[in-house]
Amino acid sequence: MPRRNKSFETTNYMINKEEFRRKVIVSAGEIFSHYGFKKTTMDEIAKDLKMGKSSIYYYFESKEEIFEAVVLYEANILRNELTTAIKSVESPIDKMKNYVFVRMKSFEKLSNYYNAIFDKNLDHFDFIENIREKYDREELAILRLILYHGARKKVFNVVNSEYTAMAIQTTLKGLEVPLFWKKKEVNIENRLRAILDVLFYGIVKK
Amino acid sequence: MPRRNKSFETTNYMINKEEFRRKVIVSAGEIFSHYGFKKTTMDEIAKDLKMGKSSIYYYFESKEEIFEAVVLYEANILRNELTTAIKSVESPIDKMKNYVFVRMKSFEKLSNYYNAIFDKNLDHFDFIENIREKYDREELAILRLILYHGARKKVFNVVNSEYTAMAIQTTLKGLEVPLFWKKKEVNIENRLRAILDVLFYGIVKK
DNA sequence: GAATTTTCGACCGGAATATTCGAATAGATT
DNA sequence: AATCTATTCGAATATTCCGGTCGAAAATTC
Repeated sequence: MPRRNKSFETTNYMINKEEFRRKVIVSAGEIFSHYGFKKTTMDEIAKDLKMGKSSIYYYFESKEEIFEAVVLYEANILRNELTTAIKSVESPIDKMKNYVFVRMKSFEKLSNYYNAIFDKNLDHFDFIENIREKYDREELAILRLILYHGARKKVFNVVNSEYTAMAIQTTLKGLEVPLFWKKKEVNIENRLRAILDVLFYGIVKK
Repeated sequence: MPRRNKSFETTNYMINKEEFRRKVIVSAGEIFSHYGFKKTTMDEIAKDLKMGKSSIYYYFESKEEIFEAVVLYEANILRNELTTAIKSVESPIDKMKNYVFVRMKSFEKLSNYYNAIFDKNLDHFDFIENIREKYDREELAILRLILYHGARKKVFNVVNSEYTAMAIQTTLKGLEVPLFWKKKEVNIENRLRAILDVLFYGIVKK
């Protein structure tokens, strides 16, 4: 029996297809994170999946599309981790602390996401610009929310939450730069603490 | 005045040449250790040295020769660290402990050496087989020496030092395998301790 | 057993990249 | 200064690599 309308039907094939796409994303993500986009070959990804590389093209159009999926995947992980991290505590100060720490700690684990955002060699990907903008906006919203709640609870003293949020975001990005260039150590911890201190000292109502 | 015999004269050039070779080895070693032999390009090495890549060929015949030099370099580091580690203590038990620990700890730092020995993709290098054999023999000699001294001091109870040394060496190699495949964690520490316990329990005179 | 989905090996063309070469420069020697 | 040697470099070459294609085989579903 021929299908009348493909888009309304779901076969077993399609289910497994999504499942397999996820597998590819995970495998590829690990390899990308180690070698970077350019130095990762389709053969390697295929080998990790125990397949011929041509099979992968049945699920993805190109290496680029795989990378895009990986970055999206990691971006979502980051978003989830951040939201749960700020939900897990009550006080605005802790929320802010958690947010900042989780964000910085994720840097190594989600290296594809951050590479996509920072690496100049990856500029030619259109989706990167989109993702960057989108997540910048989201981050700003979260920061503003934290600040807003802090202000409501009389813990923060914020005049303009939007600009304050932007300032914090800028600082966080500044922190990321050395992490991107020198993957190792750069004892971010201490700098983070210092920045948080400064941040709170200027923000917390006395 | 033309030189009569080159091999008897030393010019300033030659000194700097050796110096520069070392620089290349260090730079290349870092890049190799991150990306592996194949994925490291001459351009990258050259860039790290702030030179044109063709200049490197004035000091080394080929990328392969650089890699060989790197591996040799690291192998010597390992040898030195091991010998000083066993010299730094007196008791045979401590010597053995130090030897085993230092050897295992070096795995990450000297990844080129270990890659050369393990990586199947590097099989075609002739020098690897040589180096592997040579250092296996050296290691065996050291282990035998430790065992021998331990026996003299009535601390170890070894019937045949050669075979015992070989057994220990085999164990150590077995420990290396998971390190090679999964670069991270694999908490070797605990396994090491366990192995040392077993080793000493069977070896130490009661 | 027909239709559809999925896998795969062989192949292509262009890009990347190791290596060469000769010329230009810097440094040493007379 | 002039000459010779050592060193650097850019451009060219030759080769390998690698993303992607294609059609056919295998597996799965109907």
